[in-house]
Amino acid sequence: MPEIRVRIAPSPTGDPHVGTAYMALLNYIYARQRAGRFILRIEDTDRTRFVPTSEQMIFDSLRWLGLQWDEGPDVGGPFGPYRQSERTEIYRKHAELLLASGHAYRSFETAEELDAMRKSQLAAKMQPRYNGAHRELSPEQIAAYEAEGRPSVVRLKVPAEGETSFRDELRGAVTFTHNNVDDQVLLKSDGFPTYHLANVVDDHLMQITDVIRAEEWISSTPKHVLLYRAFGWDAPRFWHMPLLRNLDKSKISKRKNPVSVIYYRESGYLPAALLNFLGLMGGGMPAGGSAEGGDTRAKNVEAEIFSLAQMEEKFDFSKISLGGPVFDLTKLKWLNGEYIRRLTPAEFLAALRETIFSDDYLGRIAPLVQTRVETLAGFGDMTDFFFRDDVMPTQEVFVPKKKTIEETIAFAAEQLAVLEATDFTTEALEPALKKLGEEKQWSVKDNFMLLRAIITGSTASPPLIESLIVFGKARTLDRMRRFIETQKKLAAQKR
RNA sequence: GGCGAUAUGGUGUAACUGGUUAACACGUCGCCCUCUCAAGGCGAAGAGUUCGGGUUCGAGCCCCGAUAUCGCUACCA
Repeated sequence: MPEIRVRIAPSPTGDPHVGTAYMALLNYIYARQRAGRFILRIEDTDRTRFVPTSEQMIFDSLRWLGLQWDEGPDVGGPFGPYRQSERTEIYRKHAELLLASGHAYRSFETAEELDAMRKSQLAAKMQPRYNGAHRELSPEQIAAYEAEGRPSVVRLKVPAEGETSFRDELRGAVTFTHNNVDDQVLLKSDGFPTYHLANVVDDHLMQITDVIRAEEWISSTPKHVLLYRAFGWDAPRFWHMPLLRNLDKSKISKRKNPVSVIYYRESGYLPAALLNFLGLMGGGMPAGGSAEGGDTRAKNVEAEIFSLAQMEEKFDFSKISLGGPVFDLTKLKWLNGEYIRRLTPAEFLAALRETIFSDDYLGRIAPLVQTRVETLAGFGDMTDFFFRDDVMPTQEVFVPKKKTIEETIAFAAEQLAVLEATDFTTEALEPALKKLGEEKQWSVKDNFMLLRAIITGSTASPPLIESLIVFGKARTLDRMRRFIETQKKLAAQKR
């Protein structure tokens, strides 16, 4: 039996996602249960969505949760580099291999041409697929295109006939007919691989035995299986885990739920509680039924509460339930409360001092109010919003005099978009917000006051931009989103 | 639209894998405790297992069909 090796492969495109934490937990447990290795690989092949600070945040978040990897970009390992942007030469060579063996081909269409093709197919009610125009280009035609200096991509040559099946360890055989599998781009015109190529090549080279990933990958798995075959490699086992959902059952999204692990850390969730909650998602742990040997509530509650070590001991992958579990913040909060109550007073104090009352946090807040308070206790009056789970201003507070409620909510959404796209620094934030105000004809005063009301719940606060920076991007964005969603709902109810 | 996956109270899960009135937790409601609010204790409502057929003495568990939901359908992952 070869050593079990699993991996998570997050993309550094933003804040670390709870879905990534969920997959990390599952992979971690799987590895620990089998004396295997848990690998972290950074999939940074999409240059357009790359966020430089993201990678470090992924490291920090996973470590905060206690899910340490055995191999990865920052800890090394025998199969590095573990950052895909540092492996482009490997992918290029493998693409050449496929080209040479006839399993792939060069395709010279531009993005615009492909886009036009897709649109006309859609208009004709056809399936939007690559039409295979360059599947059988002659060497002369290829040379001609190259002479033109036309960029190309490498595509997978999916057999026209037949079907591809694979075994999903949780669901059994899954089959796709080839006419439903597109000639996937493997190597982009910028020389970077797509997920599909990089993923298969790396999983093979890194000797991954079990691919435990989210369900959204099921429909691209046939492409991966075809790639393994084209290379003459054995495919790993595939485990597709259910997708975390919003309360309305749609795939979990930031609009409807806080999804940044940073948010949970900065809002004062305990890592053990978040982990425990994630472990509850999708079954796997023997919770749910009544506890053995007793039926008091206290006893039954115990079954819902378990540590990472207990998960390693008891988590059963064959028991995973396949329905997409709703990430229910209400239950997470209850669970977190359970964990807080179990702390000794000294531990509770320590937890406070390490998080929302850390010297670092207080030290950044204090200068914002020093000139504004007359007593030390005034600090509390001035800064309460930094320490609160949520605030919600009333309409009288947040709607400017000459604006309607609808206009105000719409503008808040614009502010949110700007905040999302902007670095949280004074130099970046202030001009970005002012620019938005000018474009939308909102005075600086109304503009900033609205934001102030949303974040602080009040019309009086320490300086706004500086406060936002200290409060943090993750919590700021979430507070904005919660505000917008809540106000939209209220407005809809009134109608 | 096409393809795939999934389906147990509002939510997360249980149900010895065909065998008594479908269980536990969260949430909700009520009562107790209490200066308040939590916590805690006690209790209640809430699903007949998406729907329709079948197989069987017996089905949430098996079969067939339908429906709904979710995912994929990018030179994103």
